[in-house]
Amino acid sequence: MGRSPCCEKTGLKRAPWTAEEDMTLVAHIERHGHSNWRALPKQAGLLRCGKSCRLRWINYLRPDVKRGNFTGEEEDAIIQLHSILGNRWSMIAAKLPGRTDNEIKNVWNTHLKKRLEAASSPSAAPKRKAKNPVAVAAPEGPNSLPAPSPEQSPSTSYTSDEEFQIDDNFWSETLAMTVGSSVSGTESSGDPFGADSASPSSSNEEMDFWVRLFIQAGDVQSLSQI
DNA sequence: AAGCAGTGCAACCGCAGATCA
DNA sequence: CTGATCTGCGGTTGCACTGCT
Repeated sequence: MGRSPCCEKTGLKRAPWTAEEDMTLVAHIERHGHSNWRALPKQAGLLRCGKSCRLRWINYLRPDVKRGNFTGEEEDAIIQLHSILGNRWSMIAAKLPGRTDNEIKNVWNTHLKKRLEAASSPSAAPKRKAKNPVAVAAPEGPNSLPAPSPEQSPSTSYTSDEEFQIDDNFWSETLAMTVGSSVSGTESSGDPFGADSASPSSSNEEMDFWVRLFIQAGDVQSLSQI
């Protein structure tokens, strides 16, 4: 497995994307698709590397990507999913329609992680000087992400009242995936039962972990599968 | 009003798996 | 089968913005 040669750096832009670049990229993808990210910037006439184009498309330009504040439900879901999946942001993002792994990662690192730390040890809570302190203090309250400026968010609008729900079969899927992979021993360090994790190590503890999790989630169907 | 420090987000970097020739 | 290339992912960084002193 050779490492991919880093994209040609000379002459490539690394500044924030402009509206014009966004339009060029969107127009090219709408016309030709994005079967080859590496060749795309050249074909589209962009002075960007393929990775950069891909990231921009996935995180901001895709028509189905949501922009705006995370709801309390979404934040709770992220916390819950992170407790199961660890730092597998792409998998967490797959369960939050319209949200990207990068966005979820940012929210986790900037809000949720600190909030959980503060909750677990209130005395150690850092002094807050947030743009929107309400979001830090109250999980169910308004969210802290500022509404993006128009030129930064050319895609769909989003209201904080929008409902979020995890698929009914999510927990059973996750159980099959995570437990199955932990048996095969092929999981990465993000595995909740990985060697570097504080999660249960024996099968009994593991079972107990899932039982508690499904009870917490109210997922009787998955509970019965254990 | 100005300076400082903390916060949040967009973007980049580098690694690893998947795929292709 | 092997090596090269591409894609996707998670971690990290840079900087604009905000609020406090």
